Amino acid sequence: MTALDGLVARRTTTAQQVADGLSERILAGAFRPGERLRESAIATELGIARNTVREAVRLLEHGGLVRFEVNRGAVIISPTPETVEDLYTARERLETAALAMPITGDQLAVVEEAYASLGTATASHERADIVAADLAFHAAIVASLGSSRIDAFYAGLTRELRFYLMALSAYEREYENPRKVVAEHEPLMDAVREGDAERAQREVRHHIATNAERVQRILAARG
Amino acid sequence: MTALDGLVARRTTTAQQVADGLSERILAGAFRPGERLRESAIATELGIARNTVREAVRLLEHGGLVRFEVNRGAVIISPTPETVEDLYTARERLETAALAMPITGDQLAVVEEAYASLGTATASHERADIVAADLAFHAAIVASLGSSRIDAFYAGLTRELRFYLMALSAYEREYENPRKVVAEHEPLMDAVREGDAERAQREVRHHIATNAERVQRILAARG
DNA sequence: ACAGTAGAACTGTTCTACAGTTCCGCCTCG
DNA sequence: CGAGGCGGAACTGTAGAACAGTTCTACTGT
Repeated sequence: MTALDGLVARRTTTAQQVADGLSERILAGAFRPGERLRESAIATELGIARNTVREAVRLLEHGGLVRFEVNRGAVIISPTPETVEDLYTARERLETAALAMPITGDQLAVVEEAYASLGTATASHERADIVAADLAFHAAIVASLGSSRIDAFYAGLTRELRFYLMALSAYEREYENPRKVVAEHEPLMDAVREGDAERAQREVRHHIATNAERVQRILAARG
Repeated sequence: MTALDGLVARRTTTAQQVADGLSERILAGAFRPGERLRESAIATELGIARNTVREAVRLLEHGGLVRFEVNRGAVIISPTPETVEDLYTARERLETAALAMPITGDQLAVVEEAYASLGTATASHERADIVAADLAFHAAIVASLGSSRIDAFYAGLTRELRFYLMALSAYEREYENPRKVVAEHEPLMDAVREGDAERAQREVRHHIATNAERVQRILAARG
């Protein structure tokens, strides 16, 4: 509230900014899975050196949206059955662990809020928002483990999965009926609310298994 | 075999090799926590371009042993009370999750093997080996979750913790009595063997809490 | 003991260059 | 018409030099 209000020293590098920008664009669907990120093209387009782009892309790799192949550079990740299975298995383990004990008040409030957001997101009929809210709800559950490291890890899984879901959603009829998305989460939310750990675990397992299968099906039917 | 025995196409970049080498050296204690990695020094010493070193260091960052500070470059990670607590909390959650159900035969065999290795490592009286075997035992437990993603994540935690433990072990009397290391793991191993999930969880919680406290104490008494 | 300062040491970034790979379209040979 | 095979274009991986802006260090004066 002083005269320095809103003043921030730009404590970030060009490479980092470029990485952030690219990350955003990738998640927004500007690149297709498997597509290559060409350094020189990006460099000239943004008016920066190729070196810097290369560093940015290396940072991107850290974010998980891109992987490096020797002599091919950065390639947008692309879902395979194995990857998807891995992703869902990890989620299942983490969420089950988070629901092993009844959730405490504070944490329950967080989960409730995420659940509410899922409701408003589905009402908007915006696929991107729905997917994000869906995953955020699950992240809220994982957050009840109380480990920032695990949260960060889960966030990484989430980013990756979100990208796949958005990329695959062209072939997807599911989110055309958004009300179903809320309905799918309802039994789980109920169990969590009631503090019935065992039921919550059953529900989350079932929910995740169902979704994993659906994604696998979509993937198999041409990704 | 054939005339091509042992021939391997060099499917890796210079930067990657440098990163691997540095990683190894860091874990071996060639750098102290908080120390800076100077690009030009490394470049001239290895006879490669600074660009390449910079990329290597960016890869290192991914491995978690180094973090970047603007205008200071790569800095070796250094334990703080918060970091250590985070690390142990994450471990506690994952290992507890892994022990929620009795471990199946195959997985038990893996854990048993790791436990045996811990025994031989302690016999060697090599601090580095003991620490590695200790952490590998716990990784074996986590592996029973059956998620390669979680394993990779846990491996990252492990690397970081291993570095801290080695760096702090100068002030540490614990590993001077290696027999105690095995003894500390025995109740847990017993519970796992007997398939008593609840007891195993109690044991692992206690074990981890004890170790967390010890490390915190050492850290507080000048790290 | 302490703040201030000049110069050395580094990082972040750009540009240019080039060898080695991969990509892509065309051509030839079945 | 399909499967290789070939050659040039397009890129990546790496090097090296340069420079502005930051951080570090050691000295200076108070």
